[in-house]
Amino acid sequence: MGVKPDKKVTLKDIAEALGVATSTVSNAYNRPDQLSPELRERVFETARRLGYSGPDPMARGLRRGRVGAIGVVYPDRLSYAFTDPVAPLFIQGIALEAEQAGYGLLLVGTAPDQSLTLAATASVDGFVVQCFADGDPLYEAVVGRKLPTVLVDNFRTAPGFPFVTVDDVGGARAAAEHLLGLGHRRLGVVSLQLAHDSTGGFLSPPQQSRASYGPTRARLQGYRAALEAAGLSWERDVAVFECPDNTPEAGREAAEALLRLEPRPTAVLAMSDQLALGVLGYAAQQGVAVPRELSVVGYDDAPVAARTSPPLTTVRQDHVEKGRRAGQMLIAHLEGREPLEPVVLPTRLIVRESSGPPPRP
Amino acid sequence: MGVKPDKKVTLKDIAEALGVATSTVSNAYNRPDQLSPELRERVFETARRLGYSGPDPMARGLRRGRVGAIGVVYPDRLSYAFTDPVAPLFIQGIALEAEQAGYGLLLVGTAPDQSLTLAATASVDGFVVQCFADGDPLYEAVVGRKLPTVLVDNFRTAPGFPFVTVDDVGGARAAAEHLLGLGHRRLGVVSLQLAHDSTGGFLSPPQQSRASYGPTRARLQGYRAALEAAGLSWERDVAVFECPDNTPEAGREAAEALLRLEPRPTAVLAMSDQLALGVLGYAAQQGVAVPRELSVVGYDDAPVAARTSPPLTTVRQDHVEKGRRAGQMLIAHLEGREPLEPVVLPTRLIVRESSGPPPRP
DNA sequence: CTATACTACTGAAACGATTCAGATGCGTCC
DNA sequence: GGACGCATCTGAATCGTTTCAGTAGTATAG
Repeated sequence: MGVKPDKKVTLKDIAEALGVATSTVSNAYNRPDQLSPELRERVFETARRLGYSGPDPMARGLRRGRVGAIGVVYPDRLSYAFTDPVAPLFIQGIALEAEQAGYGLLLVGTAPDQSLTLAATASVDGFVVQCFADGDPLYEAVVGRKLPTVLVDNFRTAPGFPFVTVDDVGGARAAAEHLLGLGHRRLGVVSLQLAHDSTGGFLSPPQQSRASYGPTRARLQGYRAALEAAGLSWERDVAVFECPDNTPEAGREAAEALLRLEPRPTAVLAMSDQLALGVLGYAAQQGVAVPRELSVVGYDDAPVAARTSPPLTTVRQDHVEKGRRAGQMLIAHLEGREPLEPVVLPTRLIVRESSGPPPRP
Repeated sequence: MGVKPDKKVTLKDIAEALGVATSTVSNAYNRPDQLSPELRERVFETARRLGYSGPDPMARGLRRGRVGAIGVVYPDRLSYAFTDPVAPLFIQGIALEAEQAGYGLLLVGTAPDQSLTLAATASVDGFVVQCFADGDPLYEAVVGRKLPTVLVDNFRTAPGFPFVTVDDVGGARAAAEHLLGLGHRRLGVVSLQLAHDSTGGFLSPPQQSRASYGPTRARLQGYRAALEAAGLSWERDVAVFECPDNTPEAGREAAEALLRLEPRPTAVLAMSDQLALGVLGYAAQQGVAVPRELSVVGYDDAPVAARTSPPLTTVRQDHVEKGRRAGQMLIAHLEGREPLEPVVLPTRLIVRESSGPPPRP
């Protein structure tokens, strides 16, 4: 017997089939204590027979005011999130908490054109938002939803939002101090984007101060603090090259530009391991020995950092933990529990083999 | 002036504020051609003023019958998806198509306890489903939803579902032929799980035939075909060790078990690069030289495979493409376009340095 | 024997939108 | 001047649930 070209089976259908009220059927699914076990069993049985797979999620969501999903907003095209080795770690952290509490994860990024639509139309109970550049329209779209939201890595936090962030100033500072301690006096910085639409290239200090991405701003600040504490001049002794993407290719181009400088930096501070990877690649290709002729320090301690050649000195941050904390905060909020305190996670310098003393002059 | 402790602003509120019908306000958002531009502008203006951020996604979803999200079902705990280097690539592929078409991605996995709930209550327009073991309750939950669904890597395809799959038989066969061609006559197989609840260990041929995960079954079949074509005996010349997880740790344990065998296999076929990683790790730790004393072949060609030491010989499959195809199929279906043909993607052996001739006896 | 307390179930009002068949007014055309 | 077309806006039905205040009916207590 053919399962009919099913229009759509609803609560009502199975209520009618049993001659009970729809509310009773609803209760069978949501409040077992409101029915006799026998009736409940009969409800499920008819449901199975009619091919009803439980209450419609949207109708239920509408009525209840919650859908059981948390939105993860990635401030760029979503597919880019997976070319980055650390974004998945962050998402994994959120996933750990979400699955624990029975939430699904709705990933939303900026679509090629209709930038804001996605975040505005996502059926979710709350958002975890990665750092935005100031004035990103996505930010408005998300905040406009007035849903519980946790901000991550976003230093200019909107007041009232719980947030999770990382001691990027300290991490960057430690990285720079490490190099300075080894004797380096001329540095190159391979920077992440300062603003959403910037196209990359060398940056003058006034331009740098316009950094609107939180982590970028913080790391620049950390590098600079270390430098000035060591009595060097940020303007004179450091060249900053901004990369338009967080990819090894962009890092490679930055390396090319920095190594052409006269006098040449003896060490490079990269704001991510992805970028550092590109620097190492370019150095290898040009026959520049690392760390003998050039020291390289990354950021993130992505899994790949331990496997580069030479293994990369970098600043570790715990991306999974970052995701977990964000997830915990949001879920606590969603479940109406005591709000969690904002968190600043630590960073730690991991010294491997890509950094060493500068070459003798 | 305080933004009031906003109850919740609805279409109706802004309709009332303007003295027009709610349908008109709705049209302002959905059918610009149904209003005068001036009124439309006034609608948006009042919306802004009252803090209304557009139609409620759930209500809209209920009425329209679509929410603009596609569900990605992972047949295990969601957080595991991100410990695997290839799952994110697959998701990236789906994301590429989804963002293009304006869909969000709802990730659902099995929750620790309430296994099926998530898939049953996910607000999505359709599903992309990774391979299931036969009889996985998640499968019922998904299929029960009667939503457009694309099956991936699932060899026992439910009739009528479009699917994307990979030539795993061919890939596995090529891997085994490669080793046999080098002269190996005694092999170890490090297998992925056969069934959802299996705990691992050595497998007899009858047990192997019970493999219910599609890719596992296909790869075993491919290995075996190569072996028998070369005139060897699957029962006598091959030991199969099943890993309960797809992790390097599990691979390491498999390696330990296989290398204790007498006579010892001269080569190992691992069903994933993750597992192969563990084998390489164990070999290195035990001082077993690869490939001089032991050849290792992986599967997937994960990015890490090129960076192991020695670089891993493996079978490449294009995970991103797999995701893209699945996404395309589902979206075509959702948009009511011509259904796409099922796809079988190719695999290709990538020979690197972890495989070589067997040691002289 | 009446008051109280459960248990098991019902009815109808939300939830917040979309949709579609009109209604209204106005200019045009022959 | 009547028919027609067009642009603009309205009303009411509908999407599939959940929820909440009841209604019986039976059991327990006083």
